[in-house]
Amino acid sequence: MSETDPFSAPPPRPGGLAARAAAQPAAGYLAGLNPEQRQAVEATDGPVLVLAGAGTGKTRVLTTRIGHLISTSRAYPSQILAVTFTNKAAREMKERVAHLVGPVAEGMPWLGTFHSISAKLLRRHAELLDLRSDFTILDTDDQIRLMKQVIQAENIDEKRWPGRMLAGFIDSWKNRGLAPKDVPAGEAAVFAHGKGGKLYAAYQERLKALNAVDFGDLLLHCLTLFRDYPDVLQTYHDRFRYILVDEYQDTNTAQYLWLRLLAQGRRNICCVGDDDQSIYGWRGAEVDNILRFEHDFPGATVIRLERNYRSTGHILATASKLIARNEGRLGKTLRTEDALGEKVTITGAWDSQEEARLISDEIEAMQAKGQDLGQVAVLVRISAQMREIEERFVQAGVPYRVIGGPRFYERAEIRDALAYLRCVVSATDDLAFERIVNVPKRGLGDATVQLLHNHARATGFSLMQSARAAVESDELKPKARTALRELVDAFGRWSTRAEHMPQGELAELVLEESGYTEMWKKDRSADAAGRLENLKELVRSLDEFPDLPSFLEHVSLVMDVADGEAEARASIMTLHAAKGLEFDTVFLPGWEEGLFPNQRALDESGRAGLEEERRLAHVGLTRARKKLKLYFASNRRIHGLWQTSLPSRFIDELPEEHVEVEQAASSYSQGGYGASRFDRMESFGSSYNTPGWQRAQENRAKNSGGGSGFSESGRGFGQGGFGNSSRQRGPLMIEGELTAKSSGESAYGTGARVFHVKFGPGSVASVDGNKLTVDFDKAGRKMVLDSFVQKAG
DNA sequence: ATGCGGAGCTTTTTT
DNA sequence: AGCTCCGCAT
Repeated sequence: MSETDPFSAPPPRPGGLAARAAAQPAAGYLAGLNPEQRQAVEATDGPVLVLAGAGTGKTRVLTTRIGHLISTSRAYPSQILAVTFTNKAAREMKERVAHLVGPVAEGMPWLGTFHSISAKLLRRHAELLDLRSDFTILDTDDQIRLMKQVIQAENIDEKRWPGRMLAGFIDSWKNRGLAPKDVPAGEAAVFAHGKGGKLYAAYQERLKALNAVDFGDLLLHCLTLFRDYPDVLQTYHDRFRYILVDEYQDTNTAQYLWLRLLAQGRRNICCVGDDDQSIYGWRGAEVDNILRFEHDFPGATVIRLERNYRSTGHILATASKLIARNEGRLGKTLRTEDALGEKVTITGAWDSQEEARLISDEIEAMQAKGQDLGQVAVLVRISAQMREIEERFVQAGVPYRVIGGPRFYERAEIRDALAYLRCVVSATDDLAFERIVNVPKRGLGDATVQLLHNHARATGFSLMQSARAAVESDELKPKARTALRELVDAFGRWSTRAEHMPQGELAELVLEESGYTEMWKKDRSADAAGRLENLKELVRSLDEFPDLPSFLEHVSLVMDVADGEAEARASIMTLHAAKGLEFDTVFLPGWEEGLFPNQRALDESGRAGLEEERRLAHVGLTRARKKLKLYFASNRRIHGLWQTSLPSRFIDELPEEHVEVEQAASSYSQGGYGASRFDRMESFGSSYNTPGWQRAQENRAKNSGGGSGFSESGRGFGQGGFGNSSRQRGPLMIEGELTAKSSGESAYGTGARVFHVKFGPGSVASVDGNKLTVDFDKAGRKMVLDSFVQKAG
């Protein structure tokens, strides 16, 4: 940045008159923009919709706009609300703004995802929503477990009405901004013979009792907050002078309402999006939000960014032609000043294995020419396509990486480890406690957990507190009692040490002493080593945070671990995961009817589904800068069965003058374009005696046996601090409040006759808080918890 | 309490 | 075909 850089000026004064003195003659940061981009940056006031086609410099506009607002003193960084969908997008935007305006950008506390900003708002105003500000944020797993409990409590057949199905319904209601009371009766009735609404309400009750929210709640509770407390909303109207929204086409109804409430104040809202890249309809995104923008914000300025800076001519023309088939769109015409470049190629393969081989051959050739494989991507419609491609890459020695896949923080071992840490931090985190109470196995099964639950319900204690109480009584069998006591004592110990110990070290201690790492070391399965490696990685990343609670907040929202080095490896990912990325060379396998467009999308959403699939195709095509290669296979194994397939209709929709049909090297079919260009494919279809089929069979036989060479061996786990065996068993000290005095004195006096489910009738010999010593008629003297006895009567 | 085997599913994915 | 979940048997 030069010394004339406007951003290096001292923090601007909002509303300063000088600032309003418009258009400093082309401030440096405006210079590189084309006229539309510049307009999008400078149209600061009032509602603005920027329709930014693929590769038209959307992010640049957004970041420059933020810079512009700051440098012209229209707003302090802290007065700008900038919302994205993913943490990655937020991170990138933060970096780019920082690059533009310098350290001032660190004061952009309101740049983040819908969810993280919502969480921040909720923590501030938790008490208004009947939450404590240290509420936990549940992930999908927790959610479903909770749903199951709710379903069980209602005595509904879990088989017919599974938890994940209810989770789906509730999620979609939340996506639409509907609280239990708002769900239309007809819709609430579709689940479990009319119980849907009731279950939703019950689930929300459970969440409240746990001081927890799920992802949908983050948004939903904000809506409640804004609507029920206008004064609170007003403070945010005052604060947020400007609102910016990225990927507006992906907003769902709840997010739309959230934005609308916040934008009501000053109406300075700028949404950037591309209706042609809306590919998340299936999870509640409403393309309508973008199509309706002008209606919702009368007088809105609409700016189209149509100059593409990414792809060469043939590629862009191909993508444009395809997307033009869609009816529900605002319409943009992308143009480029780039050369035509190479034509887009379409290659038919006999089967998916040949397809994979063609791709790997091509990449090997590129590798041989010294091209950067980091600039190569294979984009598939469904994850299941990845396997064959990976197998082939392994075989051919093509270095690759899979993007997406199971996320680090979603892996079982990581979630277990986190559950331990959550229990250390909070003795009231029941979900976490339940998750690890018997992991590793310590003989604390359903019976024990059930008992703790009963006690917890009766007393209002958490499970951990109940456990503390239970080990002081004779409720449990000696074995279970000892095991539980060890666990409870251990947590007491860890919580104490947590105060003085770096969290990484603490985590190691906890994982070691709990026997958790031991469990995986004993595990003989192939992925055990990887899991230990992951745990090690977790401990490492822990140290990057100031303390344990802030780490836990981070993981519940930012389920995302920075995707390290951009090595020279080809990327394999789904089309969805590819949105927002670009590569010099893009391979698009699997362009077949049924797979892409996906049959299920068609069945479920009809024409809208087809259009979304087409947008997905468009996203795929526009990821490529220079080289774009499409493939389809005539035979593909789906759910283990070989099925013949026809080329995708999308292939027929591509402009002939920009594409080129390649013959697979091994192809035995002749003939080029016919009336339908892929008539030639018929020569494959019917016969199972073709060489290709036989080859396919052979390959299949060959491949089915051998182990894949994936797992790199020698991932030792010994050297680290985790190592060795002997669990030190320090003095078992237990913190105070073992017997919670909060519950007051027991309702039973000495001499009272009581009945216990397990021990039968007896007389109370003495009372100590909520613990009773009872002389049972049959079982003799036992210490029991008062919540487990009834007045004998 | 645990471990095995059968049954049922299986697009896309963020937070 | 392959994975996960559930129920049953040990």
